[in-house]
Amino acid sequence: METTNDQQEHRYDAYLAQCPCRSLLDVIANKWTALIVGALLTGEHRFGELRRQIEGVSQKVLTANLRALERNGFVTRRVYPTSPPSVGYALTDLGRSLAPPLVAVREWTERHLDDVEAARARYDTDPTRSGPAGVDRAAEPAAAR
Amino acid sequence: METTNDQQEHRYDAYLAQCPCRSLLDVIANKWTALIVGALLTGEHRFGELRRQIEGVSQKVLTANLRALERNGFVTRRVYPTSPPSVGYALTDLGRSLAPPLVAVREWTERHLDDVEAARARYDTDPTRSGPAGVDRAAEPAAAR
DNA sequence: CTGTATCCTCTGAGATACTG
DNA sequence: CAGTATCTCAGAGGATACAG
Repeated sequence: METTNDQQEHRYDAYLAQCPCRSLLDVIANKWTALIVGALLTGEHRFGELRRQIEGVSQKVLTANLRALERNGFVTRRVYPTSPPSVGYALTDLGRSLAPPLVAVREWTERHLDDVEAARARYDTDPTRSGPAGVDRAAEPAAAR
Repeated sequence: METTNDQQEHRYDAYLAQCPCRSLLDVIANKWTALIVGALLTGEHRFGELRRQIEGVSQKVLTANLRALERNGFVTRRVYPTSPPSVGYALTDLGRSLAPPLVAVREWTERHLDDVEAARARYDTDPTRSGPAGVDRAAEPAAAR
């Protein structure tokens, strides 16, 4: 099925509603995906290690996301028949190729948080605006969600 | 320059549950954010243009995401007092700095969709697995809505 | 044309409890 | 330890109608 086409990168277009890469983008452009893939960059990790490293993630969410990453071919899941059963997760080649963009997004967040918070303060202080701003995933801290 | 041993880019850490950049990551690691910011890379666009370019986005979702982007300082919103009122959205400097990582993620998706679909087929065909795989945002197409 | 306001549905995600 | 199974809730997101 492989077409030896040089223009391979433009066979799909995420701006088209019916393009299957639209749903894939939804999987990848995800907070947990970015954190998990970034964590696995240092090598294979066990479930508990990931759970501890990615603070605040519930085991259910971590399991579900790891399963999805496994299904999409980003991570491998190895079960070791040790006395207390242990499971190791590691990036595949595909997952490793996905990591740099995701890490870049995460690092951008860490680096520009101050700028964003300043912008938010400016926006929220502006008297011409009153009501909340629609999709405000981070409007008010209001405790850890 | 800085004599502090703290590296500025590591003042925040998305792996800490209470770090405010965690919620910011949730805003940025988002399908619509990636598409909108990517679309605005070519310059200022009107609301309708974005709505048309980003196929399948409802006006409510587009409005909400643009508002959030505006609040976080990524885009500007200019209202032109034309006969039929028109509004132009454009990236700020901050938004422009965010664009490359997001575009990289989107392009990765378009480029590696074949690999991912092959992995999914492999996973779903594997007889040792039966049930669905947790967070399967793209398990079955089930018709494009 | 560019929104705003409802209604409604779906699901991501937390909390908790239980199993191999 | 590494899950799976429920229950529950908040919020993203679609459809529709209406307004400046």
